Amino acid sequence: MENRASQLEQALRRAGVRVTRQRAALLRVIAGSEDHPDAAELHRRAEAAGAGVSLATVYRTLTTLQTQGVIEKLEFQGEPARWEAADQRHHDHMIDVDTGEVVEFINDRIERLQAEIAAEMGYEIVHHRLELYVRRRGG
Amino acid sequence: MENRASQLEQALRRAGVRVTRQRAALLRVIAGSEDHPDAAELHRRAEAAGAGVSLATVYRTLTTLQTQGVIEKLEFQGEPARWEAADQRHHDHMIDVDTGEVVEFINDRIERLQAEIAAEMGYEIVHHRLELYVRRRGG
DNA sequence: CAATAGTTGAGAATTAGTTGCAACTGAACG
DNA sequence: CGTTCAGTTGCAACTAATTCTCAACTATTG
Repeated sequence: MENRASQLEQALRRAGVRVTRQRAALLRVIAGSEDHPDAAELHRRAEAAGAGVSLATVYRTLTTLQTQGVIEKLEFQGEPARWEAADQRHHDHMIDVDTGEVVEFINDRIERLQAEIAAEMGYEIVHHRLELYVRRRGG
Repeated sequence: MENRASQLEQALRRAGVRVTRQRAALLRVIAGSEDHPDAAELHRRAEAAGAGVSLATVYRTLTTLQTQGVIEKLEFQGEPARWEAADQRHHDHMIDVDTGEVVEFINDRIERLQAEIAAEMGYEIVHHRLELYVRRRGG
């Protein structure tokens, strides 16, 4: 965690982005989060970790980190945006409608099909969003 | 259009939902719309048609009609929610990132794959969202 | 037509996120 | 190391989209 966060700090510095106390703190919080927290939750965690960071700065920093490609924004239906570290392979999301839990999955056949469909209609995909809102079977 | 709107009025009445002047007006506007307007745009169109309908009522009515299964809500990234008549087959959406244009498409293989993926992980799909953000090829 | 439960309009409230601005502070420079 | 200054921060005010409150209506049922 600590490690990953400092790697990212270096990357930011190289990109000419200042690594402030607040940004470093948020990088640590994000690198240490396995789930998909929203801005308010990240703010809470940063505060809990003793970082003095305002909510406005959390929002600004998230945008900055997204621009730098360090994190990705998830906008599920009707809830505040959530964020995840971007250091993984591309994947899609499955949201348990009963618990709110988010599960990630990858499927190359779906990826390929999407590209085919777009191509057939004369388009190329810039990005996509696939979300399965699901419920556990045989509860 | 007129026709479709009155069919829907009947359906609402049968479901125990009052058909007020405002709801009837919105049904007509929606039945007559081929695109994917948001609440503000529907309000504008209703006003243009001479219906006195407040924006609050537009929002309330949209929720009501969605509950009745008459319309569907589309939430694309970062823009206000849009709405479409639900009288069609299920389909997904392709959004041209340059023009904002929305194209609908259907693909059974993708639908089946989604169900398989969910099943493999012990879930069943309640609903899903697939959006391809695309750009015209060879501009 | 009266009764009444559901609906409406107007505006206040809420939610999620953004912005203006004065006070700060990384990082480069000397 | 201390200075410099463009980039960053906190706070409070703002915005956009949507929801809520409540008194005044109005479709439907009897």
